[in-house]
Amino acid sequence: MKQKDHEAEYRIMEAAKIVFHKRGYFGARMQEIADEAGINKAMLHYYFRSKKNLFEAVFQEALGKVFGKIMSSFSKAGNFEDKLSSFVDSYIDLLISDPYIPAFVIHEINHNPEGIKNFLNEKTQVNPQLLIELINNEIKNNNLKDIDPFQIIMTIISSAIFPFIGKPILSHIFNIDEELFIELMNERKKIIPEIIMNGIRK
Amino acid sequence: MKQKDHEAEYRIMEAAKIVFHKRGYFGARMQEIADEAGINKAMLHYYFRSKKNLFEAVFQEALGKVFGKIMSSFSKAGNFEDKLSSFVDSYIDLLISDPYIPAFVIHEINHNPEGIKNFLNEKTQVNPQLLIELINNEIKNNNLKDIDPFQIIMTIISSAIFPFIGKPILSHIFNIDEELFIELMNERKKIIPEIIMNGIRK
DNA sequence: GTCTATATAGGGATAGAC
DNA sequence: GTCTATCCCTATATAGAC
Repeated sequence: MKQKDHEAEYRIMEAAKIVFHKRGYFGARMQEIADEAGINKAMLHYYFRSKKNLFEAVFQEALGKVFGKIMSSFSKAGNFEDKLSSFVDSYIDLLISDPYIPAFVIHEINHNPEGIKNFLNEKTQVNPQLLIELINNEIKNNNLKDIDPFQIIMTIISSAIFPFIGKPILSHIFNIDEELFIELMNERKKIIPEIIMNGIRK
Repeated sequence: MKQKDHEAEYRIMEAAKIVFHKRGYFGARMQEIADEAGINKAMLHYYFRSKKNLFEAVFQEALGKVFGKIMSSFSKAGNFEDKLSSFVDSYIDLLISDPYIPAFVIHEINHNPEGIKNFLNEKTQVNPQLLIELINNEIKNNNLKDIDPFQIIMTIISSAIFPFIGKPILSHIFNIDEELFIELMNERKKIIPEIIMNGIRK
């Protein structure tokens, strides 16, 4: 009936994102995705051949988002502190708008570690070597303490991403509602670079 | 045949831990747990009535581990830096011996956020108020900068836990094998307190 | 392209012999 | 307590009408 072209496909993808993010691959039900999209279950198989196919479309989009922005901030102009601030700022913005992505990606990768290798090598250019060299240079120039760059990078990434992964637990323990959580994450944009730069500056 | 008492039950629990941690609740198969335990599938239902029951036994043990040690370090004697070091040290040790636990607990809580409330209130005494007051005191005494205690706590916890959650991705990107990973995590015991204390000390 | 009806398999759970 | 055989529901996937 509807000739609206990619409309159905788009709605299926949106619905699939919601359900897969919420339930994971094995917990997700094709019926729930169909309901969420407001269409029939058979349509899912018409547009995407199988559950696995549909999942992979959702998964790769999520992978692209988590890995896409990591390097770009650090290749911008400015000193190390500026780059760090720029990264944390844009990454937390990304996570505020798509808070489910890190937990989703990490869970699925943990359960299929081989699956990631193909994708990461092909599509996403995640080359930590440039970042490591950047930090090593700062150390050589006496701007930063002599700390293993891996440990510095790890601390930055952890501080930005983990609160979103642990959100349900943290919200409960600290009694934080949705609005306050976003406010706190926005504050973290300033606080993470502040703590870490003071922690590693020479 | 075997009258070895709790032997079978113990083996089932060990097998269930492995499989649930690896696959999550919905991904786990009773058959795989039985194989892993080296017994028959029917025995699982004899000892634990259902998959859900078995899962909950595994889940609650994991919850106890992640939340058990959080508060004890911070209520030890010594100044804030000592307490922080003691916490990071014992927590990373815990995660080195049970590296799968954080990802497991977080995933299951994300998929059943209501489930946690009963457990956390009853069994695990996680009261962040004491920790917040401890930090506020240090701020008042001019030992620490005036930073929201939540943000400090968040940075500590994130830095310690996240590397274990993101391990499969990180190992791949940074080309880290099992042995090196443990070495790096052991180094983190010194580096996290160092970076954070320098970052927040007045 | 969209729907209803149905085939098929997989996996949790139980019955019942030993 | 332990095993084999089997029940039965659920969920993916397809057939086929419109």
